[in-house]
Amino acid sequence: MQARTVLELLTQDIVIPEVELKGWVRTFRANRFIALNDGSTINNIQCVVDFENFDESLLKRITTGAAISVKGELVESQGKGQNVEIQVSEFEILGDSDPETYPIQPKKHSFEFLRENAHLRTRTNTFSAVMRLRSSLSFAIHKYFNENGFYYMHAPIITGSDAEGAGEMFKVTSLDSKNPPKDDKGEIDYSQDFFGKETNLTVSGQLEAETYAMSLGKVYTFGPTFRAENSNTSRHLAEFWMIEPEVAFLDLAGNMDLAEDFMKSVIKHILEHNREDLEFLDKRLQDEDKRKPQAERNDMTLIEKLNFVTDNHFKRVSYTEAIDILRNCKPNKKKKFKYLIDEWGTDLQSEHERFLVEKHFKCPVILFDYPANIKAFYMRLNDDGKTVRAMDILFPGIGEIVGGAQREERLDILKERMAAVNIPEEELWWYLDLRKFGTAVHSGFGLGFERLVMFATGMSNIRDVIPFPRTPQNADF
RNA sequence: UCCUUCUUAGCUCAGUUGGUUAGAGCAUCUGACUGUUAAUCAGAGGGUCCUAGGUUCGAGCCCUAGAGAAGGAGCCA
Repeated sequence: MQARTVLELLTQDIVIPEVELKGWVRTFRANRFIALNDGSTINNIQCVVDFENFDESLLKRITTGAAISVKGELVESQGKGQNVEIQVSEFEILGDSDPETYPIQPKKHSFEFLRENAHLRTRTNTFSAVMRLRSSLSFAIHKYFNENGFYYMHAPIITGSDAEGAGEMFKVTSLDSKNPPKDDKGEIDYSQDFFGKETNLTVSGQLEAETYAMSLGKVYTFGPTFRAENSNTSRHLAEFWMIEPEVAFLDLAGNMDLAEDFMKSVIKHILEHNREDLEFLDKRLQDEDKRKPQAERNDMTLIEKLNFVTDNHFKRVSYTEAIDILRNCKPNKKKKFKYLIDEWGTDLQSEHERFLVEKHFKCPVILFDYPANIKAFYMRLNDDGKTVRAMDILFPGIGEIVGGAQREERLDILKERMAAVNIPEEELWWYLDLRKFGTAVHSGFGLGFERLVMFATGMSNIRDVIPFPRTPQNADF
């Protein structure tokens, strides 16, 4: 007899005379019914003990959170609410859980409280569902790229270049912080540091990925990235995971097609493979909505939102067109926007992005050809001299989820743009080499993995979609 | 970093105008019950009111400072 999982047993429709199962007790009702969960599925299996047959002191140890092993017969359930149950013939307490001190009680807990108990929070329905979805999305991403001829490239986590310009970086050093070596000018002498220079944790693997795209053709990174920004919001982490495909000989239009196909594919994957977890989260959100005033409720349920992405063509709109639409829209004319759209060249705020997606086009939107001065130096300058071939994908509810661009492949223009933002050429000599030797049109995009998990699970705080969130003033666990 | 709000039992929260012994629900414990669905019924225990000062005859409540949290903004992914 081999041990089974709850998932396997619940999908059985025949009686099995002898099964063994291990898991953690969720509840123990009426001294008879154990709701047992082993993480394999959102659902618990009901284990029925005839308490007359067991020692009372042993039954008392079946408490919420305890690890137990049960043996018995899988039978059709006599009660409603489940098809099958285990009629227990013997059980063993593997690990006790003191109910006086076990933090996860059979009751509703706030997400803030569970965040402080992040080591135990995946024993709840919501967090186990979220983390199974996170795993599934991660697999779907690798699957998509693998099936489409991409190579998985590992960008370095410690980086020697600080010119990526994507935000504050964490320093990496092995120098004695109390007594670092100083140079002639009295400044810290990093030539004596571990790497012989200043190093940081990466903020993006994109520039390194470009080097691999210019040899392997189609590559992607999927790894941790770090930002030392002091941003305290529900959408930012100091450590997060990013997906960055990069493709040689691909222009902006092809890049947009790739991003759309990719997003649809990974969301389709979870709709097909994680139905029960999604339905649980969907119901949770609907229950939450019922307690809110009408105006704050969601227009779409979670699963409707996911279908909305897979079923709709992503509308492509240039920045210039978007500005025209926004300038003439009702909320702008009636001054309902916090930031009014006045002239060409200003960056869009999340309220504008949400208006375009949710009110105007009513489908996912790809904005492209942004003003050069609000975008990064490596983006391909258009012939008009004032816009770059950048694109952002906007989703309902969360706004920007993907940001990408065709990269500047012309050496002279790239140098000009680096000079304009004061990036020394020596810093990125290897990046410039790509334009000296066999340069070619190429494109890519970046996707914050946790933002995708938020969208896919309907969770509203990014700290609740990563196992152990790192945020300012918090690096517990 | 800025703005707003919050910090009271294990958890979620009440706590009136500053006034006697700080309350409820859930959880826990004890007992009853035993085909329940986060079971039900009865009872019990459980408090450094975030911290440090201050005002006052008297502070959970008012004032000052600090710490932490949440939401929003900016930045972004």
